[in-house]
Amino acid sequence: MSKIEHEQQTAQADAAASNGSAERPPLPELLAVRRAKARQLLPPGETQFPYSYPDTKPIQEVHEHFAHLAAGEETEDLRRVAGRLAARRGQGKAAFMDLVDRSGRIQLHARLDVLGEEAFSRLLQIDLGDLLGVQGVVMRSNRGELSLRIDDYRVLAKSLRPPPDKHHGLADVETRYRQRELDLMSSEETRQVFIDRARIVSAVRSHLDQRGFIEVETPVLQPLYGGALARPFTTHHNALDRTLYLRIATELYLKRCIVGGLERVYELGKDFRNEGISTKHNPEFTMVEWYEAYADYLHEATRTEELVADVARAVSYSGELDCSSPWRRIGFVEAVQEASGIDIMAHHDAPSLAAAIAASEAVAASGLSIDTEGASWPQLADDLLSKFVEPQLRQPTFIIDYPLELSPFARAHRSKPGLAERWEAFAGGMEIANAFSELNDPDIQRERFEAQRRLADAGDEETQPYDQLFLEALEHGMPPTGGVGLGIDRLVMLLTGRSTIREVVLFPAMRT
RNA sequence: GGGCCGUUAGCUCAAUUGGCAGAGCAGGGGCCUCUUAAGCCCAAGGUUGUUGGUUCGAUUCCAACACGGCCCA
Repeated sequence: MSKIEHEQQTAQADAAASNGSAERPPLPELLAVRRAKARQLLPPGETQFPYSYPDTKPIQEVHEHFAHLAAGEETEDLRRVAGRLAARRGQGKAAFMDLVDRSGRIQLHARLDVLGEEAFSRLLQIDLGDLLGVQGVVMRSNRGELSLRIDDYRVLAKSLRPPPDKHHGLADVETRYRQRELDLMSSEETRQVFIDRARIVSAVRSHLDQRGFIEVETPVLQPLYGGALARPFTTHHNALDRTLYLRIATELYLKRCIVGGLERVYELGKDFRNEGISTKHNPEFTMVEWYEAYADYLHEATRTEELVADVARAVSYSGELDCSSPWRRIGFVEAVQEASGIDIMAHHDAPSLAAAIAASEAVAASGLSIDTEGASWPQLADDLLSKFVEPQLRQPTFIIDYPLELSPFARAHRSKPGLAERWEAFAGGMEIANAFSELNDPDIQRERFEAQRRLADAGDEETQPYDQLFLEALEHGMPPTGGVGLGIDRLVMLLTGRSTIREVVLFPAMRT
């Protein structure tokens, strides 16, 4: 066997295993019955998989247009709708059914005297879960339910497998994530989350578009990763015979666009980080980063406040977060001191800070532990913030002016020694955005890369690789620039009230 | 990585101090022309996550593993 054939077979075996296709339990009777019924019930000359069903209206539109109809009132208006059969209530010579499309649910009323013997009995035997197109007159039942009295219908696609429980839907969270199609078809709430997600993404784009930003697309496959402190996924380009990395951020390429004179750019897309999975982390996630020439980090704080408020309006957000400007702003050093009693700038090296942590009554009283063993000063400072401050930040808050050592791409603070012009935004107890006055002095940037290299040599696995092409770009002159990275998944979590990222990612990463 | 919890019919859930595993819905056969978790009658549906162990007997007790959830790292 050639090497390529072997690789292909291995890949196929992996794919089969990861789909679980080899071990799916069959549903022999249920499938066979549905298959047989489908064939039996097909009128002569019809296919159970027609190519189209034109001239339908969204169900919600029918509801809106006939909202005024009184109970028992009938019209002569014909409407066509299409969707999935969700419920059926037989009556012998009449029946009610519920049809669901992306916009809502509507009741269908089938009557023997309208449809005739054959069409009526065929309709009654259509399986729950089948896709159905119907045409009928609009009426409201005596009990007040808007309905279509069917005078014509067509099976649009056969469902061979039974749908989830018509009332309870899918309760097993594992199945909801692994077979999201079943979750979507049975839960209007789930559908709404992903509709809201789309509106959020769309609102972010339009907010930036309206302010003179252009959307750009930079490489996902990168010869060198950078722009964040994270471990990358590694892959291989066969023709070039070289290692490539899936991007962990878009930062460095976007700044090269700024050097090139595009002045206001953004990119909204997937980043990949080869790290743990948690309620706040998926290995691939969506981020928007924007960069703006001639602006600094405080200008970007205001822009971020406005953008988030605008996006919240776009989904009619009515939760507990107050997104209106200005958000609370507190210094990194002050926030840590307030929460832990430790002045990190007064203990500006690892042994001294470790000693201060060990001596802190607030730390001891909190029951939280900080692992000081072998930790660098920046790691300790970051740990203090993420353990003592971050979980308390429910309302939108900017933590501003980070220690310089934590921020290899941010400019030194114009007036506060040892700090960088950087903020992170928090809400709902988690980080949602990160911004700098971007470092544009190539010589200082070179020193920062060299410092990162020293950390890597000392065993730190999350460091910035030395990026010569980026340095050369800076040497051509980058204007003063403000840049922001905003996590879309987390923003969606906040605005849809979900507590785990898996609820806002259609197909989250799962084992096997 | 650690701790705790979970995994039973297609779906939603019961039950077992260790002794033939039960409902509702869905599916099958009937009845029913304003129902909406429709209703009524009948029949069917199970390797109780996997592999071992203890036991006369394990779905139940024990161990390991797999997958998932929550909390911690």
